[in-house]
Amino acid sequence: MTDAEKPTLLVVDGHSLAYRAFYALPVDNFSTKDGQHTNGIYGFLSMFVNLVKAEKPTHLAVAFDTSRQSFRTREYAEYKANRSESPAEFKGQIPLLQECLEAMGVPVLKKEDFEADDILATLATQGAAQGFEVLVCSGDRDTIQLVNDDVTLLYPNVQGVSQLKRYDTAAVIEKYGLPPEQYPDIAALVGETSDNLPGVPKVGEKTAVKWLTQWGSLDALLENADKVTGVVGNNLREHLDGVKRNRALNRLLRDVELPVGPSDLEMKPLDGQAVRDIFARLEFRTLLPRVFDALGADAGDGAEEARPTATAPTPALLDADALAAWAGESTDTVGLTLVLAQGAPVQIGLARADSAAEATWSPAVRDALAGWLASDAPKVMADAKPQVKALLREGLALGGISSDVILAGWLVRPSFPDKTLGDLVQRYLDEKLPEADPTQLVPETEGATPGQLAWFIRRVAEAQRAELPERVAEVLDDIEMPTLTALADMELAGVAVSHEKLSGFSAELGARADALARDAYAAIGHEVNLGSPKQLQEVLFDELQLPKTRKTKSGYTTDAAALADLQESAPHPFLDLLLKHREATKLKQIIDALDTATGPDGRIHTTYVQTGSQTGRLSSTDPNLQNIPIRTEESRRIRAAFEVGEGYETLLTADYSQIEMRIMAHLSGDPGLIEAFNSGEDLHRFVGARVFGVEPSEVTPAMRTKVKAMSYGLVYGLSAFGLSKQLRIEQSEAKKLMLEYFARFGAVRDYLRGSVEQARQDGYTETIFGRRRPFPDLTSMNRVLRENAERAALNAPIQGSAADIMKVALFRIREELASAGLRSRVLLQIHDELVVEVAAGEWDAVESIVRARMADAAELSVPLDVQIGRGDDWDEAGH
DNA sequence: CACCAAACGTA
DNA sequence: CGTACGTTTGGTGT
Repeated sequence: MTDAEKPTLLVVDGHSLAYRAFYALPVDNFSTKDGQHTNGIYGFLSMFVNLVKAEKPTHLAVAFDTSRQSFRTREYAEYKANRSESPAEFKGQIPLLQECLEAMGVPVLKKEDFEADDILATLATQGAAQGFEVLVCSGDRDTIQLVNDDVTLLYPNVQGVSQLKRYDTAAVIEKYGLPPEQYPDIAALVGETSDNLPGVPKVGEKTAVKWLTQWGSLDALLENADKVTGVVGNNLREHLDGVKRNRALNRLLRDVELPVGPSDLEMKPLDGQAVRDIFARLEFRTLLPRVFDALGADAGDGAEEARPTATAPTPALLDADALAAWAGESTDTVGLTLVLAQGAPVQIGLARADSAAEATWSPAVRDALAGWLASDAPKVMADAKPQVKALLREGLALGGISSDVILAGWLVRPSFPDKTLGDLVQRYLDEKLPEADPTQLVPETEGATPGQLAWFIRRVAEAQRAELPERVAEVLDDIEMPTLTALADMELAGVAVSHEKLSGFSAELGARADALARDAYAAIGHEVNLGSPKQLQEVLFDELQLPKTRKTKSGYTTDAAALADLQESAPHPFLDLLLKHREATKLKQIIDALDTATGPDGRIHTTYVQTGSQTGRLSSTDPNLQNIPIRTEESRRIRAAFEVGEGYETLLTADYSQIEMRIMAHLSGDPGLIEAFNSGEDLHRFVGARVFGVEPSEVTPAMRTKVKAMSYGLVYGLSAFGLSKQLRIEQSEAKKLMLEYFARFGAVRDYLRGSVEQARQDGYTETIFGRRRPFPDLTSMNRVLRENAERAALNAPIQGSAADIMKVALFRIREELASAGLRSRVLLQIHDELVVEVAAGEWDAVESIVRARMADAAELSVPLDVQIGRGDDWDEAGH
């Protein structure tokens, strides 16, 4: 076998190289937004990718230590005892790095009681014996002993991990003057401070090499130790045992029992989706194409890992009647897709298991298909809401939508919503949806036709169903699908706004902001962009020399809370003007956005993103109508611009009071909390009375504030630290408050603890209705990551159950309004509130429907209390 | 032009 | 060191 034909085995010490990267790269540049440090992972992978690309190994593996403990520490307790515990920020990165490698198809090896280098030694030895050319990459000098004609060491030089030095036999001899197998002898004599292995005093590399050359071997040297002259000779004789111990410990084991051998380590294809997922979590972007490149796959479309795409049937291009007949004779579920342009249908595609049909949209098609579309005949779609709306605009109802594959995909994985059909085809079918390249005028590849899209949708839906846990399927069928239709109605309806009110208020705020800006400039003697935190920092902390505030990534915060604090500790007229200016410009910005978003019909049509949260809540965009200000008197003038529309009589608002605390009472079964809700007493007064041991009538406003913060904080996983900050009280007092609270409402604490523990075991949380949210980080070694996951896991069932309940109420109200023949309609959903536009003469009927359906949307052990308000505008109707 | 951080609005 | 969101702005990097 010639060298050129030899397979190449690359074995890497993951631990030591990641550790070097950890210290070589600045943490600041390598952290995710939720605080996970990634510098070690990034640095390692970057080096690793370069290495693989340059060396093109045919076989490879990365080895890790399992812990600090190994057989060496058992034999010699002092071994590496001087090493400080590696920082938690580093340790937490190791499991994530291993996850990356596994996604990349790289075998990760570790073995209890052995160090990574022993694994390298074993594989290198086996590899060399089996005819491999072996490359060992490690940051530990002891691996020099592995070098021989078949084994080359790649060792990072001092700069970090960007440069690797190649040590073959010749290079080792050149550097140390002795062959590689004698390196451990040198090390034994010199000692290794980093491993806490003291050597012979005054003996350095030079002396060690001289002796070993002179005597030929360490054994010979030790036998003749009495013949060594001088002070160093005495030292050697006094440290014979230490040298022998060092030599024993620095010998790498070449016969560790491993589950795999070199030939099992053949390069495997990477799992493109898994790599994309984990890199997305770690917020690596530039690394992705490099990984795909080095490991021989294409990052762009993941085509390489896709199985050959099954051939879609060639759809029949039918006329209106033929298409209606085709649809009507379908007995099983039909895939359906409408291709839209500017919100109107232009093409329609239908598909069954082995055939597909399509048509260009036309009034004839519309009329011919109206009956089938409205019927209960089961249909599966992808991102149905815009299509439902398009049909509604055409005057068509759409019934029988049994699944929306995008929604179903989100229910399974709410954290990584697969946003397109293409994503789902990849994920569930492991195929590639044919897509035309939009950048090419004449695309090389043809996109799927509507009928073929429908065929893929149908197949994805089938695969999805098979994987959907029963309760999650119920959430899809019984909550999300009915909600989808309700949302389509609400978006189409929109909400009327008064342009006059908005523009008047905007002008007023604009003038005020200008005046405030002028005064602010006067207060500091020059102009500055008040909207630029960077420039503000210069003014506040350099020019005015005000005390530093809380740190941010790029300096010190200038947020409202910090400015208010500054105003107390170091008053300056500029601060107050800045705060007022912020407030005025913020309100103006919101108002102007609303004004711009108003359609020609004088109404704002938001878009509800049904897959917009990880908990089950909706989100609202373009514009977001779920964060319209309410807290200040002035901001309520914005709500006053949301009015009842023409042809309607009044607005009704309905909101759940304290729904999350009620869910907490239900889930925990806490008798005290349940009694609180059944007593009719004000919740916080009741809780305050229990916690402080007084009569409800004796609960002071301060006491009420405290227990209110505590109650709400519980839902979010609040700590004593957070509570003390929120209430501006001592941490000890906050701790005491929590203890008192839990002494009275112990089941709440038990529930919260238990639910996180359950989630840790299951890997996910569950709402009352069975909606799941996965939490892989609950078992993370990384504390920041784990504790973040714990708080989110605490909150998810509560927030999610509330979202479920509101969705149920929403679509039932819509259904009942319709079946009662009422014109009134739901316009907005703001998590625990609905806004309804009520037609003349329908108030009483509507109010009772809304009240009843919200109250009985779920059967809890406490009542669901609903507050109703009425008015000509949203402010008036609110309360 | 694309992306990020900071700030701030809601439940 | 309290959950869940979306939008705007300024600033920076491609």
